[in-house]
Amino acid sequence: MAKAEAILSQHQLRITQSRKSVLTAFIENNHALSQPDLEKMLESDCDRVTIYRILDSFLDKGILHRVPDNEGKQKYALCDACTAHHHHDEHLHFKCNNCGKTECLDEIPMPEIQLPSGYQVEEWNMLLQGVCAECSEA
Amino acid sequence: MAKAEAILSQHQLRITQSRKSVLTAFIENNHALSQPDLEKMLESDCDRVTIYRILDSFLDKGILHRVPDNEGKQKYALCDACTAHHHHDEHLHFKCNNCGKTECLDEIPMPEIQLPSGYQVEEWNMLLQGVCAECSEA
DNA sequence: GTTTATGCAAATTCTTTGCAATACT
DNA sequence: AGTATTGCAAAGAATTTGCATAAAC
Repeated sequence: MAKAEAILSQHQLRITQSRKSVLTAFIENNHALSQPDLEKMLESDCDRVTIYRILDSFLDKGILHRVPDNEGKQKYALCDACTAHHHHDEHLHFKCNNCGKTECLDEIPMPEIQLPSGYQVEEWNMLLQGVCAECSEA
Repeated sequence: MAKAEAILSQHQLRITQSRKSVLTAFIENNHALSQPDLEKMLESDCDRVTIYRILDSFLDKGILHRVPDNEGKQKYALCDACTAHHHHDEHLHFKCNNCGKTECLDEIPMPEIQLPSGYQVEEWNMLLQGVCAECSEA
């Protein structure tokens, strides 16, 4: 919780109970979360609409980044190296087809890719799908 | 339209007006489409629900594949090399932050990636974002 | 005390399901 | 004729907006 408060004040955001709850949920889970996920986790802790607004403000400040998904789910994950002005989203996302969780594999370097001329790339996101380490053990 | 009929019969799907319209929309647009996109394009041509069901059956048969998106939009695109049993989704998707269109860059090879042990990868999708060739000209 | 964030109500959009009517082979 | 597909109605999620209240600084 202390970490959550630190992140909030670091980004000039007022420290509220709702924001701390949402941020703590991301800190304690190492996978991407959607608004519906958070709504279930936080239950009566804070209002449905508040969660949407908090997610927006966290995106704005660069605390979170959007995670690509192929099923139309809007997911978010903690940005370690992001700032408000530039998102360093150059990392891999692994989505498990068994448990449904998407995790960020920050430690794996993004491969080099040669695009046709005319394309200006601002963000790279890689979405791998299969069975995650946890699920393939069980 | 002839091409649409060929694809349908090739996949043992009955040739109906609705399916031809949906498939033609994909053939004529070289970018990923969502159900709401199609609903606007086809207007009174066919029912909202029918589009959902057609998209499902096309996914089933491997005519379409799901395209990753980071804004919670469920998008689909034509599969060139896909079959009903195996999706060859190993290609790049480029989403333009200006016009919002996502196109498949089939010709660019997917880079090799080394994952930690325990991860079994079944599908690879790369989502690049920036400004597309068309938008950077204008 | 001022500003910003929250909660509630309500509206809008996206998606799914059931069933009777219709179109395809 | 027989089966698969469609349209309509209706329900259920997900998301957005407006405004008064409450909390943070």
